[in-house]
Amino acid sequence: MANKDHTDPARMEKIVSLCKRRGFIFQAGELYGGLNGVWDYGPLGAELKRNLKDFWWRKTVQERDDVLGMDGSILTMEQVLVSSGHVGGFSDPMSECMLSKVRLRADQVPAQNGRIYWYSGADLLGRKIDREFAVLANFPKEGRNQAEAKAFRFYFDALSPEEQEFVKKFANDNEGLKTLKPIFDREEDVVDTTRFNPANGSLLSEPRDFELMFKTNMGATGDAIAYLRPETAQSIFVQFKNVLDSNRIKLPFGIAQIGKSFRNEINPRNYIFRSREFEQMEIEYFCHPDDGLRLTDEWLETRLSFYEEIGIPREKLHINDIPDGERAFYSKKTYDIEYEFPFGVQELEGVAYRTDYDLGVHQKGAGKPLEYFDEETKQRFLPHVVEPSAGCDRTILALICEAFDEETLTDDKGKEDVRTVLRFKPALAPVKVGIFPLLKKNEEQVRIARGIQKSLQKWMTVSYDDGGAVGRRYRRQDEVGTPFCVTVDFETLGEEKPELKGTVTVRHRDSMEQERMEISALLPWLLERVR
RNA sequence: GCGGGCGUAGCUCAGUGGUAGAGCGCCACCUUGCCAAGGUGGAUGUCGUGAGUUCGAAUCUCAUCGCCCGCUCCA
Repeated sequence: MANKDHTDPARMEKIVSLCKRRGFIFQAGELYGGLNGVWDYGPLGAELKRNLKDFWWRKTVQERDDVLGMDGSILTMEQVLVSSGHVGGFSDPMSECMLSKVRLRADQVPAQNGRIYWYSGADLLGRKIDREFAVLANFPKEGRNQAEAKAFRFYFDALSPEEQEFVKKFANDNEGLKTLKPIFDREEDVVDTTRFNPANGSLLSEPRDFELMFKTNMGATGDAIAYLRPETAQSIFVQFKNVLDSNRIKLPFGIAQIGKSFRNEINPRNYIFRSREFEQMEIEYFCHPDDGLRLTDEWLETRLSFYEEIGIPREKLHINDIPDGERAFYSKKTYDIEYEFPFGVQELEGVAYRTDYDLGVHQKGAGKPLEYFDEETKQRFLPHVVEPSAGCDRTILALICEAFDEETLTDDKGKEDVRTVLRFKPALAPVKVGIFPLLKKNEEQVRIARGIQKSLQKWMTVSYDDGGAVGRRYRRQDEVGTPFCVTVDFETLGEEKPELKGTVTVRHRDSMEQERMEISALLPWLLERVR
């Protein structure tokens, strides 16, 4: 049952389990204990992902006149990311408040004056807790008591739950005993210190750099540094001029790219939803400044229809119109497209109007003009850009979550049975058709089934299975979302009803219904349904 | 990164200091004329990893890795 807040952890657990059991998704390096925030796609996951990327490419590049594809490098020059603002701007040293655990940007802590009370540790009934702590008080006369109370809290928080219970018991007994005593070390007056949290006077931890990009070395000596790209977008901006010059294309037009990006996320969470290595499907759509806002709305609609086409219904999507003040400073309009995952409503894609920020910074950074000259209006200007940027792995997860279904069936005897089925759209399904001989001991059935496998394999992913009863094989295919199964049976051989010779049973995943079909009609029938 | 919870077979889990288990799944054979049938047999684990305590550790201690939840972060 889903909670009010749209979360359903039990459902999510079943999905994760199925994904591993049937080979959709594995944790990277699992054999060695696992690598945090990195995932591998198994055989079926790889098929599903390829289908999604192919479908996106077809809809975005192949079926449009105004979008061209490219495939940029992952290794990225430092200068590119300096211009874009990724280097420098987004690796601020952070300090953490030792009392409240709040994290502050070290360079934004205001300078303060006052008296510092240093504690070298604490005494828990003779046992020494050896951790330094300090409190800054702005009123030296009263400061020591306040400081001591805060120090007490700091050391209390550091205790194990059992020790905390123990200390609490004594405190409540009102015996005047302090079982936990901060050990006062020294006091000093300071001017302009930035090592203390202005909110509570607590000592801050040493500033730490939070490196949000992956850096690597290049060249024989390794002196040159490069970064793994944090987004696919930058290579598009950097190659904008080359694409424009090498293709006879006019504004407005877009450049699309699918590829890996890397962010050293502080805290990867929610299965493959937020990972450190992930794949993006991005479009940078360049246009005249006057058209930016209108095109942003148009792209939002285009993208929403895309999700509908791949099987994510509109009512499960939420559009978040990011208000003024919460958008990136360069963006004039941003929509987040969010999906109701079992762990909450989370972003699938952002459609952002980025103005001319990106081309602007690269034009300045590289010192080369990136302006566009419009022959008709004789205008020269820096194009604006609308960026629909989708997370490929997130969409995969949404597809699986949306497809996952547990259907309760009741047989003739009234016995209940749960059928697990992934209701993928056929175009996305990792396997399009399962092919079975009714009985694997029947050589003729096996021969024909193998022949069907061979003829269909050129066109689509198929799965041949002769293990166990046919009903079990149907259910195995249901569980990985195969939309159709073909069974070669005794009618195929024309044993009792000669008029059925050369026909097979086609079984539908969603309805479990069956129909008979000529073997020769299979390929066109399937091709019509699996694209 | 912080706090809490957890880690035993492919999956779900039982096992609180004394010979590692169950259900499901998987493999083989038999059986099987259309929706997880049945029978027989079988494989699978350094009990996340590494140290320590102990005569003896899945079990106790420490460290480490990973997962989940809450903060935090998310260009």
